[in-house]
Amino acid sequence: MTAAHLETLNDRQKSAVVHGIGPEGAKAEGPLLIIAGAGSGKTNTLAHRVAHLIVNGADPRRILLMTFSRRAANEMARRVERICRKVLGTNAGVLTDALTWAGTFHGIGARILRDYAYEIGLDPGFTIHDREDSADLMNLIRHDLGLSKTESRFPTKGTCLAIYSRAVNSETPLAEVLRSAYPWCATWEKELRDLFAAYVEAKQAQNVLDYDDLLLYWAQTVSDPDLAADIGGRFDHMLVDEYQDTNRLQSSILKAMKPDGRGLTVVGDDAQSIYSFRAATIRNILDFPASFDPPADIVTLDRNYRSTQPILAAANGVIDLARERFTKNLWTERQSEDRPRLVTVRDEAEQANYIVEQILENRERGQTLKDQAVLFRASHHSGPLEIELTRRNIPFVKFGGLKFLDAAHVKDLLAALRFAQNPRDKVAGFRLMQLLPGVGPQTASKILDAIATDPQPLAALAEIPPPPRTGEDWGRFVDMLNSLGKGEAGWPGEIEIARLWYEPHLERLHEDGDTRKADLLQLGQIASGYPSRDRFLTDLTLDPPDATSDQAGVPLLDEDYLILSTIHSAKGQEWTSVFVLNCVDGCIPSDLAVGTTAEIEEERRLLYVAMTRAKDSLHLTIPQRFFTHGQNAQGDRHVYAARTRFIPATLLQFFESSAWPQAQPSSGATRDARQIRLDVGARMRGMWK
DNA sequence: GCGTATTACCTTTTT
DNA sequence: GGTAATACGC
Repeated sequence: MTAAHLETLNDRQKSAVVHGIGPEGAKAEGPLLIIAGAGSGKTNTLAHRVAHLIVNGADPRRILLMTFSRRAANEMARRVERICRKVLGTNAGVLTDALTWAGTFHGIGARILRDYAYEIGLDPGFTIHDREDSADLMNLIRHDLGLSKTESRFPTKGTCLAIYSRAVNSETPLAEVLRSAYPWCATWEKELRDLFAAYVEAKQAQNVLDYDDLLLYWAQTVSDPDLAADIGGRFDHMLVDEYQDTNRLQSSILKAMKPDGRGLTVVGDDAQSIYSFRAATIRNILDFPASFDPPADIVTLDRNYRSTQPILAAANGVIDLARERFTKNLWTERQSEDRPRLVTVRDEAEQANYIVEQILENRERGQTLKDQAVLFRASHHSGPLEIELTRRNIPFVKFGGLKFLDAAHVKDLLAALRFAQNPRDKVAGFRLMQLLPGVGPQTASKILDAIATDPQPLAALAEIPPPPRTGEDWGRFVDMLNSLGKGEAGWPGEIEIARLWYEPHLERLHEDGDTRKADLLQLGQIASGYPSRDRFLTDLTLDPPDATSDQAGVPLLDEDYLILSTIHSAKGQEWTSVFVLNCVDGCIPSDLAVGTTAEIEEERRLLYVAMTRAKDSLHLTIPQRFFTHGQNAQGDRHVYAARTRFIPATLLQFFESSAWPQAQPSSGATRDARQIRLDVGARMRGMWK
């Protein structure tokens, strides 16, 4: 007999959902690994498992659900509620609202660390540095240690941070990290070690944590058996999504919290592992079963409900050529006559034209813009397409790449709030003070050092003599900070105070002050949705708004818009029609990622992830010519690109190959004639590749 | 010591 | 089309 809410599931999904949950209720049974291929109903299965736990009496407050992004966590919570409501009726909301421990590893980590701050000697008022802030702090120390003036060039701040981060997240000694991932920096091992030591000290002195610290401090906390038992004991069930993209530090945390694996469920697909640059390792998922005694049970979901058979055949073909395979091929019952298309175009501009035309045709046939997505390897690949979309008035939202928060003026305003929140935060203070005319790095640094030791740094700021040449601006600056520090304006009134202070500086420093002002108003809007400054700053750092749009303002929710996304950001999503840009060597695989076999294999999985996002229609485009960067607007330095190595001739049978634009008989323009000749050439070459 | 101009070099993916 | 180090005038 099957409960009503499980009827829509297939047998495998059902066994994953009910594992360890017997008629006597939701006990925490042994560990479970769910290998869930692309489109196999993974999210749905996990949501059903959570719902099934709740329906069978598990306490939702004692369920920990960790996903890869906040977006995924929210989506999961919504589904759980919908499923629970089928069984429990409208009362279900009370239970599912209690599912408060749902979020990313980093977000959950921040919460736990604030809860246990006093026990581990941490000030619970810590602020969190995003990647850019961390790099800035690394840079300050890099200068302090005199590493910016070395004979041969010392690694840049970003590289230093990347090395540090990898060492931490992979739990690997520095020498080993340098040898395997950053061989060109190996001569700097001693200097890097000193730099990292000073970096850690600086973070502690300033009461800031970076992304890595959220995991690292958490892991350290649960390495104490008593604290581990305490924290682990708060949860009866722990479920982790996208387990193939977790790193060693994350798996250490899980094992410390649940040493015997009871109540632990992880879900993932090794074929979709695409985050090794963040030190994710597929060993986590592969070694999961054997790391418990008795070992974890495994359920494999290999029926795909998303894509048509021809799309799946092509995607299977691509992943079949991978060096190592752990999961089986996916299968589907969704028949179709249409093979995915492999379209050769002249250059990126034609690629943009082609895609826009296809998208508009699809819309004529009844697909909304939101049913369609354009995916690419690197954020800047969509540049020409964005221009074309803007020109033709097609609204779009772009995921991945540069964030709203990365804009200089937005960071400036946030720095004011952050510095008021935590006046020991040197990165925020350093940035902020240099906005004042007459204050540069030297002055800013001296002032920060002078006030850092004072228990009331903001009060101390008012006492010190104003730097020369700051004039009226110094007083206004101090007043603004003290007003924020006292919190007298309340939230979100404080952001207004900061904005009014900042606007004159904005106008002085930036030509395009008006468009930037609009951004700051928008930031104010976002801010008003948060209960406090503290929550605003934390949540914004851990969960930045991940979409940017070239349209003015945020597109309204009921508006139709096209999705542009990096492949990484497209994880877990699906669309009726998918277009993948730049399927050429140098883009996929990125020419920056062809150093090692492992890197190339990950790029192959990236293409696989992109292809498996498509439900009914999939287009891969291949521009033949690339204009290289670093030249003036009229320059025509370019390279000829070849089809991606992940689709060799043996796989062409899975695709419908064509060139675009097709010959147009009535068109007499010489420019068109030139295009046609190029396209035929492409087809001829294509026959033999 | 600040602010601006000029040079050289690099250019991915994200919590 | 951006950052980071350096040069030079104020």
